[in-house]
Amino acid sequence: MTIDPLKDFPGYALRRASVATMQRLAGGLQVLDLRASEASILLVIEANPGITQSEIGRLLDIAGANMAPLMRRLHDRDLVERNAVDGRSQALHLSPAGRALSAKARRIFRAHEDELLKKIPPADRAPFLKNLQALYSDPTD
Amino acid sequence: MTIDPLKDFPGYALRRASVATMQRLAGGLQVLDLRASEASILLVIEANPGITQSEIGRLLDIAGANMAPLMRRLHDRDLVERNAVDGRSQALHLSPAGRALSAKARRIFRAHEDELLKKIPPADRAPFLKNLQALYSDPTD
DNA sequence: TATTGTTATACTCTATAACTATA
DNA sequence: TATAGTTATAGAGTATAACAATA
Repeated sequence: MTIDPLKDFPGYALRRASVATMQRLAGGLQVLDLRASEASILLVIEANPGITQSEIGRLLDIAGANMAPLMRRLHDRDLVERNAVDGRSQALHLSPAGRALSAKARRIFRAHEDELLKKIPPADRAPFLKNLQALYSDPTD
Repeated sequence: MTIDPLKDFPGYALRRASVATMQRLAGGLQVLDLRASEASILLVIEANPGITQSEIGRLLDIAGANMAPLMRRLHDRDLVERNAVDGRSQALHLSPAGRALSAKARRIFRAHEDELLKKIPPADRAPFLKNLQALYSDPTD
């Protein structure tokens, strides 16, 4: 039998779980022609009308250089409207089409999270989430 | 204040935690000029002398097409020896240099996992690992 | 000086298709 | 027919450097 020397490493399990989970989410979002990052941005704009691109980047930990092509794609599809607030920042809002698509994306997110939670015993769910959050929000990570 | 509509999604927390953790591991392995995938392969070969490339791929969930360049790099650096067992499979073993590097990589893995575990309350650690494993080994994921 | 937004570029991981050779 | 290994290629996320315009 093959020995897996990584099996009991939580970091390894974390990565495997993340990849498997993201693949499932990407598959669900495919019918909307949205990537997970794009769908996330739509939800963030909907929850924060008038937010700027750089604020989204800080919230989702996406570098400015990588936000630009993502936002351009959403703008080119007329999902997001940009209104200049000063010479360099733009207030972002969802267009009607963006709101419709965001609602569909949110349903896919919800179904996806429900699927995921089915595999975690109810008593473990709250600490599981809290521990994951600690792993990425702790600055000493 | 900015609202984060994704904050309580475990799938989102899983991804953020995985990315943050992998970046830290990659930084640690940099001094060995190893990527996380390459270091993992070294540990697997060490634990399973004579294993084949396709068996490693199945264990780590790396597609054959992606194993080829990884193995070539390890072989080019004289870390891994390949001995034909039949016309298409090769038994893999670590070279002395490969064993030395693998030992160093394992110490970096260990230190990295210890850092990670520091952020998880001791009582949560076993279920945390088990739940992560369930997320990627469950075929219905 | 610092920030916003952009372009260009490169690396890594993942994925598919197509192929050779062997079992 | 199925498997092992390879090549080529493409999509996606992440990273740095450099830049223009603005605060």
